[in-house]
This record gives sequence, structure tokens and C-alpha cells, in this order.
Amino acid sequence: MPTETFFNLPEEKREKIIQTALEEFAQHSYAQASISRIVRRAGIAKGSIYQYFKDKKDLYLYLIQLAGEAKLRFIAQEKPGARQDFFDDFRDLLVVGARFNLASPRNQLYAQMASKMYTSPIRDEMLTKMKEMSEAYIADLVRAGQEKGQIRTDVPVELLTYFLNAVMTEFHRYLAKVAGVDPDRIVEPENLERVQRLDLERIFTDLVDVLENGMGREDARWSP
Amino acid sequence: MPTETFFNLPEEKREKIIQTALEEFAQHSYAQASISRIVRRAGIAKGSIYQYFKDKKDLYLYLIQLAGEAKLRFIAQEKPGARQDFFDDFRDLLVVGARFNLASPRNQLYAQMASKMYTSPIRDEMLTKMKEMSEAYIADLVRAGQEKGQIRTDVPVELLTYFLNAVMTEFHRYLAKVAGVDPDRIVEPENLERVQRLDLERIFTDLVDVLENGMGREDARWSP
DNA sequence: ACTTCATATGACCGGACGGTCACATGACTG
DNA sequence: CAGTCATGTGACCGTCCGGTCATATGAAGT
Repeated sequence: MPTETFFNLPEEKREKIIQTALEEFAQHSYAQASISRIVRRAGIAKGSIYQYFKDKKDLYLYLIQLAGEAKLRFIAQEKPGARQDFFDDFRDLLVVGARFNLASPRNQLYAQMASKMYTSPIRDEMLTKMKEMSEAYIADLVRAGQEKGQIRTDVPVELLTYFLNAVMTEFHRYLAKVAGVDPDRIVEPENLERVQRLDLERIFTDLVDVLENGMGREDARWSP
Repeated sequence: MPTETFFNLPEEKREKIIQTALEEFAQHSYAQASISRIVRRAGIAKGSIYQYFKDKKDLYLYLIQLAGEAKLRFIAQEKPGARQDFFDDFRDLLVVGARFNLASPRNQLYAQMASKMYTSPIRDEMLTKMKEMSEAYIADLVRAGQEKGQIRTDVPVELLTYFLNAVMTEFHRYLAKVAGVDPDRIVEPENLERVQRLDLERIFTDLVDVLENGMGREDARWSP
């Protein structure tokens, strides 16, 4: 958590620091990200940032927290209520997640940073809880879908959860590939534009359909 | 490529260096891996390793190359020939891949290192080609499956390829989770033992079945 | 005017890194 | 024996890092 000093700062300065730090942690892994670069680019003295945050980890966790809060707020506001059909529901989740990521430059940075969160070397209660929450959320969705009789029950819940997780985790790579863009440079304006031009609705529909019905040929699946 | 000097070394010493370097690059990302640690743990002088390899990148690429060669050899030797059914074939690929990874401690290190390859900061022709090859291999499998009428043709090949890639990429995390083990510490002997005790056949069968038939409830899928 | 106090600063610390180089070693050659 | 050559060595270089701290600044309070 930042110090009181940080919150006393004029908003403009606070913003500049957050923005610069976000860019740094979005571009580099936690270990690779450099406090020295941040202060240089934010135009403040090295010592100053240690008046605002206890250490590098404190700054990092604060940014993660901001990202989590922003995403939760967005989802609460934008996601349609639970639907009857699990797959429609999951599709909503993908759509709203993608919409969040594309909604603002700030959100793109959040997304980029969060995607690195899962391999962060930091062991922290808050971070662990966030990871568990997002996995548990999916697992709950799956169980609810099974209870509604929309999801097969002959394979372990964990397997299905893993599937959905894998699909979500790797999804941005797929988008980048379809758009013909380097996945690691997806936040650059011209690349983002290309991604935004994609027929996202179509892609999500296909994706969820494959999840629901598999990749086997329709005839084979539907014939007796 | 290593220098001639390196190949003139007594095999024992050469082995020690390879082994130590492998352990380092398996545990850390390219940037995080430390030449200083490698030479310390291998018991050679700092200057020596620069008699064997041009620089850090040269050493890294050589290890990647060794890993690739070993895996190709293993697959050529162990994988059954192409089957009639695409999904049986893909299952063979998963099984043989997992068998390779578990076959020897060296292979575990190879696997661990290779899994980090895809986010490596190194831009190199050889590395790029290896990434492309593994993706193209899957894409070819998919197209062949479509031609045999076993894979649906109403969604883009890229989407299906992305699915298979996602599943393969995230698979080791699933194994780790089911075994109750930290994914990043999966190479440690006691953890490996737990993974090996899993019913891998069953897991693969379920996995491929979900790929083929989807996660929708059977009744829903098979009813008219 | 004097004191207090929050805040700003950048030189500096110890340590790690990749990489170099002048020199040491020791086996083989004539 | 001297000379050559492949190989070994670790102190050292420049650079960056996260983090500290003595000092400076300047507004507010009296």
C-alpha cells in the first residue's frame, strides 16, 4: 500500500507515476522492470518513489490491485446477468473481458500486466488470493452448468476448468495471430487498431461453439 | 555454436557444463539465468565458458538445439505411425510428448527450458524456425483431419489450431494441479514422482474426448 | 523572523551481472 | 632444454540494479 504522502500528491503527479509504472510493468516482467527507469521517465528523484512506496513489491502490488478493482467494476457494470445457458454465459464473460481490455489504453496496460501476474516470483497473500479467485470463479461456473444439465459430467470438473482456463489464457495470442500482430506488441496503437477491426463477435461465437460441441465433424457427432 | 575447444574437452567436463547450464535455464528465464552462477556451480572459471561459447546467447541456443534434436529423435522412435483417426493420432502425440518429458531427468530439463522458449527475448532465426515448425505441424494435422472428414470445417483452421496449441501449452499446469504440485517446481524429484503416479492414460483419454466432442452434455449433443 | 515539518533530491552503497584480458599451466615438439 | 600452443584462470571493467540517507527546499504556523 502506498504511503499517505503518495495520496497527498497533486493528482497530476500521482497519475504520472502510476502511468509510468504501469507501462514499465506491462512491458517487463516483475524482475526485469526497473525502478530506476520508472523514476527517470516519470521525472522524479529516485528517493521520492521510496517516499510513496515501501519498495518495488509494494508498488507492483498496488498496480495489480488497481487493475483488479477496475476489471471487477467493469464486469459488474457491463456483464449481462447470468443466462439460462452456460455457454451463452461464458461467451458473455469472454466478450466483456475483451471489451474491458480494449476499452482504454489504461486497461490495455492492466491486461498486459495481469497476464504476467501468473508467473510472477512474488509470493503474497493478496496475489495468491486473486489467482485463486479467478480459477475458482471458472470452476463454479462449470459446476453450475453441470447442475443445469448443460455440461457433461463424465469427466472431472478440473479438466473442464483447465480447458476454459487454457482457452482464456492463450486467447490474446490467437487474436494477435489472426490480426497478424506480435502478441507482445499488441498494446501499440496501430496493432490495437488491427485487432479492433477483427470480427470479434464471429470469433467468440466460433470459439464457444467449439468448446460446447468439440472439433469433431458435425456428421460424426450428430449421426447415430 | 560452441567452439572447437568445447568439443575437445573431456566428455565428463563437457557434460558437467551442459548439465549445469540446463539446470540454470530450466529454472530461470533467459534474462534471469546467470552465467556467473553456471560457472560457479560447474566449478570452472568465468573465462573458460567464454572459450567454449561466444556469449550467453550462443550457449542458450545450443541448449535449445540439443533439446529439439532429442525430442525429434524420441518422437521418430516412439510415436506410432499415423492412424486412421485424427483424434487417436493427436492423443498419440500427447502421450509420446509426456513420455518424453518424463523419460529422463535430462528430458525434464529440456521440457522446462523449452516451455520458456516462447517468451524468450531472443530474436534468432533458428529459434523462430523452431516455433513456426511446431505450430505448422499442428496446423497440418488439423487440415489432414479435415480432409479425412473427421474435423469440422465450419470454423477456421486457425481457431482449431489455436485450441490444440492452448491445450498443449497449458497442459503441464493441469498435470501439476491434479498432482497437487507447484507447476514451477515440477522437475523436483518428489513432485515428478507424484505426477508419474497419475493415471495419465485416463487423463489423456478424457482430454481428447473433450476436444473431439466438446464439453456440452452428451444428451444435448446426441439428441435430435 | 524563526521554527517546524512534509516533501524532494541525487550521490552513494553493496551487490549482481555479462564479458575481457593479462597471465598461468602444462603437454607436446624440436 | 627452450619454445609453442591449447587451455585455464580470476581479478577486473563498465553497467545496472534496488534501496538509503544526509541534505535541501519551501510553505505554514507562531
